Amino acid sequence: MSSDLLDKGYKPHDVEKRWYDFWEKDRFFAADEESTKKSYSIVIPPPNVTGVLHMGHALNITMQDILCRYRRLRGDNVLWMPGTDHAGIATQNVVEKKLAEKGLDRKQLGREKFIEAVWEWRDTYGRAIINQLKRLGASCDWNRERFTMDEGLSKAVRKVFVQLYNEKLIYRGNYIINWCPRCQTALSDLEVEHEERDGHLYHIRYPFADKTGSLVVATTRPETMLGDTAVAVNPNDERYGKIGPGTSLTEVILPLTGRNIPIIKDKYVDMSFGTGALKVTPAHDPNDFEIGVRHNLENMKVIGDDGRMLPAAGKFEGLDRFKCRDAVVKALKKEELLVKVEPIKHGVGHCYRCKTVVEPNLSRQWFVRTESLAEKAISAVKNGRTRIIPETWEKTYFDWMYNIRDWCISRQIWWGHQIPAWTCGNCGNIIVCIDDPATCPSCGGDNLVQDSDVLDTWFSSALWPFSTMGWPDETPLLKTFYPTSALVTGFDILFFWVARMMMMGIHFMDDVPFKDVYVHALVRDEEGKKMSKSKGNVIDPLNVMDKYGTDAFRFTLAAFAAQGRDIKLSEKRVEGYRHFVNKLWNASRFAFMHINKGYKEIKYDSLSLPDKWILSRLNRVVGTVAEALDTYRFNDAAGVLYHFVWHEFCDWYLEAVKPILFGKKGVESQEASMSALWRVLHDTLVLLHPFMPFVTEEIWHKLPGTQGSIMKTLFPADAADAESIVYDPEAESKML
RNA sequence: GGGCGGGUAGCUCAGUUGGGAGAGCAUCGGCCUUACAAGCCGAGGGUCACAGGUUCAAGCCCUGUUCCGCCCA
Repeated sequence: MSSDLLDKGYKPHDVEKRWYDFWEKDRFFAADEESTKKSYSIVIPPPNVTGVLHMGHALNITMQDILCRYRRLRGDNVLWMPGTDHAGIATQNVVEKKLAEKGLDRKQLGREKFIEAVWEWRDTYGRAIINQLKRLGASCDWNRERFTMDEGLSKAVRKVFVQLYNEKLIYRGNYIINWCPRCQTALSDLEVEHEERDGHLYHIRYPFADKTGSLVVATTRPETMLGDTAVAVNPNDERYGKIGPGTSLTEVILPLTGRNIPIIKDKYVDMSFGTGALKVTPAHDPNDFEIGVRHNLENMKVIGDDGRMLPAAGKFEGLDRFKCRDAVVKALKKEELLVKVEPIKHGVGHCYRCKTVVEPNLSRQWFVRTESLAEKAISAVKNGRTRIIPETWEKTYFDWMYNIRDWCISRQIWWGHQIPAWTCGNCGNIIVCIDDPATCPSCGGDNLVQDSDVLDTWFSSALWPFSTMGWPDETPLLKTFYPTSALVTGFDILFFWVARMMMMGIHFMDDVPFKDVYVHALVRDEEGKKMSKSKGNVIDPLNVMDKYGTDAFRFTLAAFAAQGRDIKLSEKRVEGYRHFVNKLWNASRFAFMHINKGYKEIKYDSLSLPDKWILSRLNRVVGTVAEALDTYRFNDAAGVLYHFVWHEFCDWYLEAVKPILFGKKGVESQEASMSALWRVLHDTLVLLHPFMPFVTEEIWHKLPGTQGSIMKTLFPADAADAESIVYDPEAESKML
């Protein structure tokens, strides 16, 4: 009898590396697109190529890996499709920064060279995140790895764009969009983060054109007044009954400009806010833009794309928008037209990539008409073709879908899918087609210029579930694995990504992209805030894995992944679960002292009470774990296993059968207990494998009587001798 | 302003058909018992935010109050 099969303590690092290489080399993660077995598929939420692994990824990947490994043990043909997202603005910013270090900017390089530089960067640094996913144990089918800028995915993007354009679901037009003056691009509504800020509400006097009086408007952005083209009051506002259209006074004088602008009446104006008079700047405010459309107002842009004032701003031309704000205020004061300034807290929009204050700006952009797409995406969830779990997220999904606005998809950057639209230099015809056209179909001219904009990154990720599987070709992969079984994602991209995949999937595949959406929590810091580098509250998953081992880390994440609640993680919690990994290891060492002969069939009648009890408990644990994983209750599954292994198997069972195993109750019961011990340890390893893939594989290989990888075995409930794990309520009650 | 989630042991948090108040870490006491001191045995510690209500019974259901966080406008 010896325990030299296992070292005295579990040392994760070499074990993890060794088994991961083994799995990958022997292609244990590979999906079979021709298999007739039940298929199970997940597409990875593609991490951003600029990213480094953070807690969000760790949780997300761990859950998907648990599901995939679990489904393989249940005999399914599993595809876990991996890949990365080109992250247009983020990546472009990173590469631009690199260039800036060398004193270069992208315009000096030119578009072509710049894109080359980005590809180069991607090939050098963009793979870091993939290797980090592997460290987590992610069992993705790496041979199928995709990138949103790949040739195949780019083809899908073009096909989708062209079809939507032909269906009039994509259009181009002049609208107010969110503009980031630093990134120099349009942003979608979702890409703007609103933050509460201390600001000022400036009350400004606008004299009547006939100089018989004045009215007062209030604004937080006084610089925009230079672009005012009207003043609006509510038609029901008695204070303003004697002015406006149809009266003798229809105009006010716009201060600092000397322009006369009309007084209009619109129900949008909130009579209770400020003085009830609203300055209208159609070119720089979305609501004002709508008013402008209704009243046929002129759109006067005064703020340029670089955040500096345009010539239309008169003497303020060239000033930065915030400097201009000060200058305008000063000038108004001087003319005694500034009535008062009061402090106010208000939401200010920031670019989600660089945190610059965005400027609503009138601009010619491409849009997706979302209404009809959203309708279908709503009904798919209403009728249960796609389930959102936990259910509370359905409401959020519906709310957003019902209030959806058209999606601005053009970005004025270079890194991304260039829009497949060309303008004919001769006749002005717009050509939208999949393959680059040589000549204009209208006039035959060959002076064609492609739109310089690229598409929103989320446009390509919206196609991810089918573009990664080879669409628009009708591939065996699509046939076998679409729609996918589950999508596992954080709620922070429910709108950005999930909602848009739903719209695109249903429209182009005529079927939902996934049957289940499991929305998990965010990993936050102690104050419940997102972890972020700038806040300095980040726990680095790589550090945690170095320190405690991947299995302990994964188990911790699973154990705390309760539905509907964010995880506030601290290292100490991981430490506790490292002890658990070690406990399993040591229990195995002990077991190996007694079961070095390998598997023996269980003779139930010869078993002792503790044997019957632990087998009965195992029987119930198998069922509980399966049910928990089938319903995405990772923490329940982990909790049950933890309690079973530590407090039932180790503390009670092993202690109880020690005398028997040491032969004090005769050979027959000794051998019977050995067979039970083997069975329980064996099945426990399998149950734990989805959570702790490395240590279970390591012990598995040392367990006498096993063959091959633990990945290739079956879940206890599906095993050929599953009936030997007998549920025995009598034994359970006697043990109490 | 609208919506959502949360306030449970010193700390971080579980607790899904309403009937036992729990885990990890921390604390205290006893153990080097031949798998494990990263361990074992045992202990302390909570009017489950507050106030009402439904019920034989409420951490769990209902109403209100309050504090915190998140999302949207």
